[in-house]
Amino acid sequence: MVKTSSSTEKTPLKKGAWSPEEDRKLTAYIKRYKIWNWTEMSKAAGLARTGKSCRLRWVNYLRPDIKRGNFSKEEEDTIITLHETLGNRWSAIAAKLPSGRTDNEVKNYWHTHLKKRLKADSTSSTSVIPELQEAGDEASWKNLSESDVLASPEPAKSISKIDDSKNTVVSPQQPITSSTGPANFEIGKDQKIVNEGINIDKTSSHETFIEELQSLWSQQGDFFYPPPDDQLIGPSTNSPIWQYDFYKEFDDCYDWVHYMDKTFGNS
DNA sequence: AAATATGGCAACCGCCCGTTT
DNA sequence: AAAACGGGCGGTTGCCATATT
Repeated sequence: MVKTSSSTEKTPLKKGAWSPEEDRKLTAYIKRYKIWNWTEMSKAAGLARTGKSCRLRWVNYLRPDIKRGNFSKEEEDTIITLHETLGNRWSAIAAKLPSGRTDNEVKNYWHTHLKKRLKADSTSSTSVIPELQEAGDEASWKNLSESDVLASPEPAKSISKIDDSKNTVVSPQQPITSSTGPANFEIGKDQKIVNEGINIDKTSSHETFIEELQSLWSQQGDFFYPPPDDQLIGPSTNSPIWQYDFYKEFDDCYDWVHYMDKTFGNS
């Protein structure tokens, strides 16, 4: 059972089936800190897994918005139709399904059911009775106790800092740079966060800082909040900037506030 | 009842691509 | 410019449950 000892020497990375404890750790970590870097998250959450393994587990199984249960006749037909035009592009097919299936599930379902159905197409007029479709792990996401979430370890200090040399804030949740943050967001050498002519003094009081930051990040002109997927969309790129639900209520952002407290010395 | 075959699916692997250093 | 890195994708494997012999 010797594994590669190429670069890192620490605990050997685990493979294979996920234990309930690992699931709980990953879910709790993501619930508290969101997704920012799979490799670092894995370490920070205390998981002896590769980032890829964590991502796979989350995307295909733990995510609260995935759907499980039997495929409906409509879903089957849609998959077959899409497969005619898209081929084995399972992620593209899954994305076009309204039901929230993962590409892995679509792929598995194709190989185990639909290939056969296509073969026996002429004779088969059997319809699959749609079962009640339940969200994948939504229950365990919602029911995760506060203590479980809070038990998720604190982020490493090394990733909770301002990197002045690179002009970025590196938060426990997600690196924020001039490209990922609001337009023209940057940390100036003059100890200010600058955005569209609005300066926030890093040395201002805690309350003032938070208020200004909140005001800055809620400007409708800079970006907006589309309801569908809880993501903050930039006006120019039309691509997600960061997850909206982390910022929509500062009550939820005690980690961020705590980080700001430590960073700016307002406690 | 035990042994073997088959099916279903979670998870891994290799490759690729875009971004960063 | 190129190496390194992170993440996404599709093919495939391997484990476990069920069916069949």
